[in-house]
Amino acid sequence: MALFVERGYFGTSVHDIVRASNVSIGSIYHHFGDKAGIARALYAAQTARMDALIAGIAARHPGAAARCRAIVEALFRLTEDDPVAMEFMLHVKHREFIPDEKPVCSSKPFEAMRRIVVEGIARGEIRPVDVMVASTSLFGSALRMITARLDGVLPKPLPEYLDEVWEASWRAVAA
Amino acid sequence: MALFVERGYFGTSVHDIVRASNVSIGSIYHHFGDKAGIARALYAAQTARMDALIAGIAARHPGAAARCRAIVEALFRLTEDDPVAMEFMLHVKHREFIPDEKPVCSSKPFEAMRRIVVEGIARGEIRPVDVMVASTSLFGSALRMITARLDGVLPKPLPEYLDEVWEASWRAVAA
DNA sequence: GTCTATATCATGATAGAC
DNA sequence: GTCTATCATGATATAGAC
Repeated sequence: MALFVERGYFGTSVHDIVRASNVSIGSIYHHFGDKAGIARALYAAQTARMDALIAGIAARHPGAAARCRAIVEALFRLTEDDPVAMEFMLHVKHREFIPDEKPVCSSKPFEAMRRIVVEGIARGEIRPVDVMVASTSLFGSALRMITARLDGVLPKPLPEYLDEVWEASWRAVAA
Repeated sequence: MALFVERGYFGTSVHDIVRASNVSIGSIYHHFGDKAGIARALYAAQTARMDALIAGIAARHPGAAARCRAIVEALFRLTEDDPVAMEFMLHVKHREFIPDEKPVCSSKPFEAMRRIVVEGIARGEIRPVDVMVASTSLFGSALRMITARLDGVLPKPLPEYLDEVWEASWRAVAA
């Protein structure tokens, strides 16, 4: 995953992975079938992890505001704790190894986030605007902050910006 | 540019470019030196174009609110008119062909956007929050909407979402 | 299941005629 | 400046011993 993040999918050779993992190329092909299989396995594991994260938050918090804030907080922490995983999810183009596409923002965790927004609108917590507009307004700032942090242009760790980011994001959509 | 966007920098071979452009490989190397030179030339032209766009808007509009709204509108129109150029700017990793990095969000057009935000804070138009937080709050939603549109998951053209997106974004930071 | 050795082909880049 | 032909390398993937 680190190699794919650092150098891209096509920029990483299977021999690079052999060197980095101390596993022979024969074993790798035995287990993953082809190069794309390696990336697919990583992607599946990562979306499952994110999905569990979101589902757990939805179960523990009532209401859209608390849930969305907890999601932003979790994403901020995850970025600091495992930046490679975060970058793999957000910035590696998985069209390169999953030919039948379907973009990240249509993956299960992102769908779960939108469901929370839909419920928030239905309950009158969130202003009745287009679901995508509400979702990007709630999470767009946080995702951009994450990108900035991964690019090394944010001086402080993300959690220190959490209160300001969340207050602004919530103002954008609060009913 | 279309090839780099479609298949990535490493996923595009110089021979692919030869086929798509009907120019010989000799001429290409004569003009651009190496493969990275082709991508660098595209990137330079594109940042210059974006920079001129932002500068023109800053010159024509007074105040942060009018300027930022005009920027979002211009980005939405540009995405519809030239999606390849927009995707090249936003989603192609130029670390792959510019080794000494410096991320997109540190490029001239993005810096110009942040300057507008700083002035807006100074004039009391925008709440006094961290500059990055204010910038991502103002433009993060729009950029996410652009990404969604480029990914083919938005049913309507971006300009139809402009009013809703802008109202939410401005609420987030308005003093 | 893991390994080494190898086959096959595409890639970035160059040479040199015109 | 443009072109064709070619090189050297490194890529994905396989074969087959253990």
